[in-house]
Amino acid sequence: MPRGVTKRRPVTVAALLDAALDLFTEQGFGASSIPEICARAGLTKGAFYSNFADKEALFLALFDRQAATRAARVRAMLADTEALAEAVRTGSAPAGMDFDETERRWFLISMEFTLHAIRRPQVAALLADHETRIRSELAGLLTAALESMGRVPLLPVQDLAAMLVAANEGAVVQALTSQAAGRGDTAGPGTRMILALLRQLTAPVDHPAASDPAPEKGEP
Amino acid sequence: MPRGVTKRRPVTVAALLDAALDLFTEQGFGASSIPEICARAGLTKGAFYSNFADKEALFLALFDRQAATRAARVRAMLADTEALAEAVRTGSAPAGMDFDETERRWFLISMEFTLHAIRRPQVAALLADHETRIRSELAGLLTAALESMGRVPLLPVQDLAAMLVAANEGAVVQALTSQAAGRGDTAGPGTRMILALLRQLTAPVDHPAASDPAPEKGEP
DNA sequence: TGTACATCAGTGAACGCGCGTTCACTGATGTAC
DNA sequence: TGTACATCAGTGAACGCGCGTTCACTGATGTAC
Repeated sequence: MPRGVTKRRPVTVAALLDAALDLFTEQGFGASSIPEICARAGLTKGAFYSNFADKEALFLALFDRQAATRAARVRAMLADTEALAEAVRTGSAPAGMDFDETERRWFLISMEFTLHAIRRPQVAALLADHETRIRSELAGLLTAALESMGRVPLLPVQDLAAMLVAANEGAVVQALTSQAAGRGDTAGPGTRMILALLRQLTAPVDHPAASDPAPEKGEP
Repeated sequence: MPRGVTKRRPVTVAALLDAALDLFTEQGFGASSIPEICARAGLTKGAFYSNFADKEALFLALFDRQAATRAARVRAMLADTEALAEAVRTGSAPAGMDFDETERRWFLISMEFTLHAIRRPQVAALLADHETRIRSELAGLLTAALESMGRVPLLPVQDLAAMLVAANEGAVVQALTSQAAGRGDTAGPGTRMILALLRQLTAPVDHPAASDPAPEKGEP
């Protein structure tokens, strides 16, 4: 039966996504043309149209891929509750939370994607779903992490999660801006502020004032 | 003396800025062409080039104008310390803090401008200056506001200001997204969360600075 | 104030370029036996 | 495994369009007296 499928496709698609990631972070979505993306990927324009309907479809695929990568990263960071607990105690950033090139790229892509989505209801729906999922997962992980740290949130975990995400975003944007302005020295709030927030918005579990079920400690 | 200056210019410039504001918020900076802006302003392309070197120069001028407008708005809101104090007490938004069309437009413009600036060091420097100024002014106003409310910040005012700005931005972005996705019903954290933050990150001025503050209840 | 003149600000046609998109073709990949 | 054939995935030339930019011109604005 004529059911020819190929292993060449995913390679091409990956090359296009990689090229797009480079160009979108360097110059932005709007400023990157399809011919440019193809050239960077070492392919012709036909290859592009053979895989995507247009630049927006590419962007969607790229966002999906990067969001998955990012989610894995965050998951890994929050899963290591010990490191996290220590970070809150000492005020230093846990591994995976530092502001590196990967983080930089992710923020550029996701900021631009958000902006793009706001103008296309259908894309916005996608993004909203993604964020809802992330937020609830984050809330879960956060609850677990706090429990194993012997702390309780002073406000709904969902709100706490939202606050931390917003704070992180704010810090990153500020870092990106002052970095671009050539003032990397202004280290800014950043991680420090997020940890402060986490400390202020939670409390040690000492007093059992709350009516919620008692949190339990970890066990071997 | 041949020093002909005209009162026609500012009118033309304003028309171009208005048109650009419309188009940039509707479709974004990258997707709006110069001819399009001119057409919307009811002018020819020559009028554009007679006033701006290119689209980026226009964007800069537009940002300046909008940032000034926005700053005045924020200033007015924070100056009314009574309304603010009541808002923190009752949990309802003070006038000027609601999420209206002006706010929406400002965020679209400033998000896009930030993204743009990150890629142009010179523009980034401008933006960084602007934000530094805003932040310090905000810190000052916040100090005054808290004082007249009988509260003290639990962390440096600058950090508190940064947190509030980040929280506000996060809330607006979320509102814009879910609004675009057609889920306005998901009212989201928004103002509520910001006020909660303000409550948690400050304390009544009763007791002298203890290092581990306990959450407080009602007030006189 | 009115008129003559100088300068300025916006007009509109013209241009070359690179974009997005299409499509007949061909080399690569997969299938049958 | 090897060969013959079918289908698929990427090639590269072609196209029309709208973009950014320039510039000689003209009507509007300002100045001198």
